[in-house]
Amino acid sequence: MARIYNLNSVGGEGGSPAIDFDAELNPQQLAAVKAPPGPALVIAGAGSGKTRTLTYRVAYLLQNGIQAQNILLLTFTNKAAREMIERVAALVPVDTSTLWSGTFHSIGNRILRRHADRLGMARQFSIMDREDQKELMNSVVKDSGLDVKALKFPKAQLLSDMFSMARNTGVNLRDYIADNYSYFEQFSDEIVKMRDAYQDKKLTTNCMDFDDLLIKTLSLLREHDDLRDLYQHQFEFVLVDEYQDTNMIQSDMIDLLAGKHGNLMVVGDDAQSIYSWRGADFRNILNFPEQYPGTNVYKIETNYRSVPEILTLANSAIRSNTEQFSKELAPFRSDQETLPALVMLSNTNTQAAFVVQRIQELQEEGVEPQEIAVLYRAHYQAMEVQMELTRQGVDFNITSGLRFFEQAHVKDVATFMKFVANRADEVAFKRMVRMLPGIGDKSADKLWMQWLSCEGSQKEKSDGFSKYMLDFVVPPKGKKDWMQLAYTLDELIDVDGELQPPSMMITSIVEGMYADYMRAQFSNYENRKMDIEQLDNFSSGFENVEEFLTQLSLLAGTDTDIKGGRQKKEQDSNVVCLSSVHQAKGLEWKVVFVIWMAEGMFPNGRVLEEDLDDSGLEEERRLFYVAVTRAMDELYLTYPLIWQNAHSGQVLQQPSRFLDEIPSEQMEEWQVGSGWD
DNA sequence: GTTCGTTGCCTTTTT
DNA sequence: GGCAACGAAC
Repeated sequence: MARIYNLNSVGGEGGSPAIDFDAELNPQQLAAVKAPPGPALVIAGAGSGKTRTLTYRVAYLLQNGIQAQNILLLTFTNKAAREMIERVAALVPVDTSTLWSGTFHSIGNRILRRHADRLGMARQFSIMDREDQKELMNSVVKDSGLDVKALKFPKAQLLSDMFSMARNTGVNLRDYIADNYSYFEQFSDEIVKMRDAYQDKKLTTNCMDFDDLLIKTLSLLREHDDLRDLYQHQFEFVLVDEYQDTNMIQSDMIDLLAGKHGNLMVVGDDAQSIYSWRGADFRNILNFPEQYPGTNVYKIETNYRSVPEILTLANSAIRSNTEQFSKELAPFRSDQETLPALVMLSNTNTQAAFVVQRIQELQEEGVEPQEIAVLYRAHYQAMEVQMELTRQGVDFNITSGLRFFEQAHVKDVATFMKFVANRADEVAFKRMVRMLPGIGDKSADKLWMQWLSCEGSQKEKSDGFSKYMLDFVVPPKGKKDWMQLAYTLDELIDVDGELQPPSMMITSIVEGMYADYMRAQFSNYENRKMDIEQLDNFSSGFENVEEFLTQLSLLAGTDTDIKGGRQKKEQDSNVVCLSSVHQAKGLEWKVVFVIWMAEGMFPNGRVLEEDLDDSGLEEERRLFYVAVTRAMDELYLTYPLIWQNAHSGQVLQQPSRFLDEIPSEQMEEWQVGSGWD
């Protein structure tokens, strides 16, 4: 170990005020915060101050003379990283901006952009989201000439999911197909060919998908000794949040980055592992002590969040799971008079009516709106509650399935910028030209071919677009708009061929083309226009387009991330929250409603169908555990008896098996009278 | 030959 | 509300 690390001298030097760790942390947290160098595993139950522990750990390191740039803090969302750093900055008077923190993907991106030359890639690679990936995959399948319809060949989305899962778990693609998609095994050869073609196409179009950001970082560091030394030397302390949700690639990345100093602290809760469907393996956390001999294990089993009644229920909820560190959370708070409520409603509308009426009553009792959340397994289950809230005039904030950036109009505007920044971006080009009238799939293909065969498409070119594009053969109906497009693109670069700053680009795009398109295309033109203005605001913080586009793709992307003007943020934070359980991870509210507690909904029916070893069921159970442990004071579990389904009519619902697993004396059954109908 | 609106079917979770 | 398949219109 290169650095002298003094465990006992805390702060005080150079006039910086000391943090009184002993007063601000409980003994369990304190032990973890003051952990000696070397590997450390912090098993922290729900509501036990995981974030607090990590935050103080970073502050502690900084106070002990560790330089900010020598600390790497890995999280699963940008929001988590940001909030932690803000709190650290409030604790220690040290410049925290040089600290390396963020999601695995953003750290990977940062390293890759620095050394893109080593990969033989242009630095301006585009980052593809799920939709872009699917588009690219579609064009790969089409190029292959395979008669996919006749063969019943897997669809583009499924192909990308298969490739991603195989990569993230380190499994050979053929084996993966055999094990999980035996009915596609006959296509193994074609699927492998498709995978290779997809990889090639990403190279020629200068694009990376999310997985590439991790995998290419890993191979970059594995293949280049000097770079590996550089980062391994730099990161004296590596801290990882939500370690139970890491997959193989991510844990490899951690192992490599912490490889020299070995000062690796991982924090997590095996009972809250809910991402196995994207390759996360909670055995990473179970096996950590074996993988790192000499690991100090810290268990934080006191729950500071919830009242004992809720905690008792949570402990019951998770008890049926077999694979976990045994741990029983002990409450810190004292008993209340009330039990969590179990509420059966006659149908989905009465369920919504109940939730909303109860929310209104709570507000009358003095509960602030932002202290209330409605959680559900899948986004579509929020629909009735959403409508009822609107009817009753209750403001709410919803973490929708679509993030801000994924909304069509926001992506449309960004597409112009993507193409100008990366002239090889086929997906961006085609999306862009398809906005023009009379141009569909076929014409977009032809135009792309023309673009490829003209000089303007060469990567290093930086001259205007119209000088090439005006000569293209274009369907008559789109002729006028095509010219307009060419001139608009010209405006996105200056006389020297340099890219304009993002904000100027957005103005040119909207004024040149997109405002007209939006007006013709969307009924809610005004709303969308405002979104674009928000995008413009957000972009003004960036000087170069590449940085701006990267942030857009990598942002966790809840509305507040981008619509982050101060006013908007305050407004948003003062309303009821609707969220999927996944997106609620790490958050807490005084009052939580978990709706749709019906068999087939939660646990999800599709998971159960293909669940041979109960691992799927166990993950659903952990998800339920995450849901109930979000609540501090009051918890409502509701389910509708009848689901009015648009297609199959009225479907009778069974209460979720998770409800059966909770002893009845731990809940109070509410009888909701006919007044609700 | 291509675009584009209509109809019918089904709805997991996300960096 | 999204996606694929179908068929009318250009």
